[in-house]
Amino acid sequence: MQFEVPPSAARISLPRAEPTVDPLSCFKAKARLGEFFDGECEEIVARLFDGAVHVARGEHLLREGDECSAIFVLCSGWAARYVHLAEGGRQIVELLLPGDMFPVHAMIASDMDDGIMALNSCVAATCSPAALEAAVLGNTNFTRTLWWLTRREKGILRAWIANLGQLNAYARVAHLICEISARLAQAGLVHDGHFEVPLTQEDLADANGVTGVHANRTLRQLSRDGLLELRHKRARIMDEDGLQRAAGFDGAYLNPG
Amino acid sequence: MQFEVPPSAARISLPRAEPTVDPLSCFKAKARLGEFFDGECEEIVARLFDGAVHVARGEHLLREGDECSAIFVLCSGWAARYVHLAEGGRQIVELLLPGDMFPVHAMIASDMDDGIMALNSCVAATCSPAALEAAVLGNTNFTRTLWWLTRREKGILRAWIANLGQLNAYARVAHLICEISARLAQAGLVHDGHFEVPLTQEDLADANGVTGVHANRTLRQLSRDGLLELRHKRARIMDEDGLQRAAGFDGAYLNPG
DNA sequence: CGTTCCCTTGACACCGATCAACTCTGGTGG
DNA sequence: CCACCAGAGTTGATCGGTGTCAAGGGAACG
Repeated sequence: MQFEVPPSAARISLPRAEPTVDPLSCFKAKARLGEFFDGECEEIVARLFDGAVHVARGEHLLREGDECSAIFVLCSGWAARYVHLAEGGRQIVELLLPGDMFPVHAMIASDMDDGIMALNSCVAATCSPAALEAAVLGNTNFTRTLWWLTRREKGILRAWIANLGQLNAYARVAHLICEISARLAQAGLVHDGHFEVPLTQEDLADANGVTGVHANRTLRQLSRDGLLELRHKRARIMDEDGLQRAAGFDGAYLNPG
Repeated sequence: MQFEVPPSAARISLPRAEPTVDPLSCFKAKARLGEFFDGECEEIVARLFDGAVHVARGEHLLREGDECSAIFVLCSGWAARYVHLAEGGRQIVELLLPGDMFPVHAMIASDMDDGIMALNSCVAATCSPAALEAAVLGNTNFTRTLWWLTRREKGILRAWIANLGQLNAYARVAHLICEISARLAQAGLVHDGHFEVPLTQEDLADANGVTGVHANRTLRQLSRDGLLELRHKRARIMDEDGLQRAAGFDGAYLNPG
């Protein structure tokens, strides 16, 4: 598998203490949390994802309505699945972090109902939908792994619904940061309590259903309260307990049993 | 398959013009919208779901934390997957209508991360997780059908996120009614533009992330605007075009290609 | 060194929460 | 059949959280 990682992307998103060699290592780290991802599955994934793409911030990996001809695994960088509303609002409905595979359902149906856009410079491994389906149908534990990952994703979607419906802006932002931190940790991307957050405040706002202005005020308040520092695209959680309490965060949904 | 449908549930939720004989007919109607649900799949489902339960309004089908020992298909009645927040709020994260199968992921992992409660008198067919998994692994088109249904569910979850994040209460309520109407139509439960909505205004509020009081005001406004009548647990859409416009509704996500 | 995003802050308006009645409906028991 | 009662629906008054508009400052990049 020939695989160019542009130096800029590697610098931004890969852990710096011990640079990752295997571009799929984040995916494997997450998949291993389920109990079905064995050595055979690792080989399958490594064999399947033999392509690679590089996408700059603001560019689409997939556009709404696209015939979707590839399935991706993010190796570095972040992306967002979003929908545009008639009145001009944008809602981020899913945050895609290193190690995430999408859109898995292209296996059986290729239309994209919403777009996926790079939030910073991304590198993604690719495979064809048909190849993935064949692999799934051919290996029971790989099937179970994908079901497990799907279940996890649905848990994340439901948690977002609960947040948007019940929490105020302060708690919503806090909750999203808690989730990001936990997910990055599962992918092995948190070091010394610091991690990269390549989101603009506008991105953060669009994920939480608030305006950019209010996202800013909320972040300042979180900082004044000694819970969280988020500057220059790097985050540091000052008081993990306090932040989780403010958010009502319980990470169980990120590692379902 | 011996199968008692209590008369009360049948009266409330089954179409009255032509009472449904097959308790799984709603499920089959939905599953056939995907392109993989063939005659063999129908037989598999009929064979698998050989149990039945009856649950009264307010009772749980599954409790948060339950070891989940059965998978359900709602034959009549509605249920809701919800989460309780620390401060006492309740958010409905998924509305389960006749024909819906849940929790599919009990196939591979049996812990429930949130509860499922009957919204009115429900009848559900049941099968064991192990039996469902065996059937999935044994039939390719059945596998694809479940993936298709899962994709549809994720589309519904994402649409809820977009609504909660970007729309005001008026549009949110309108959107949920549009979605309910479309889903019931797919299950064959809309007759002459009328359909049963066994939700209290409080239920509707908890699904839309507003208070009961405000859900009431919104419904009155929708009625004054000539878009929707919702009284005595029955809904009638007066102006479908107007309602969809107010909601920014596009039903494509309910029948993904 | 200039341009372009992005971040930051203030003033004001409005949507929806909250609190507090009151009414209507359906079900239960006398 | 009627009386009662609990739950659900309805409405008004007030308050707070967020949106909106506007302006200026700072950081990144060519």
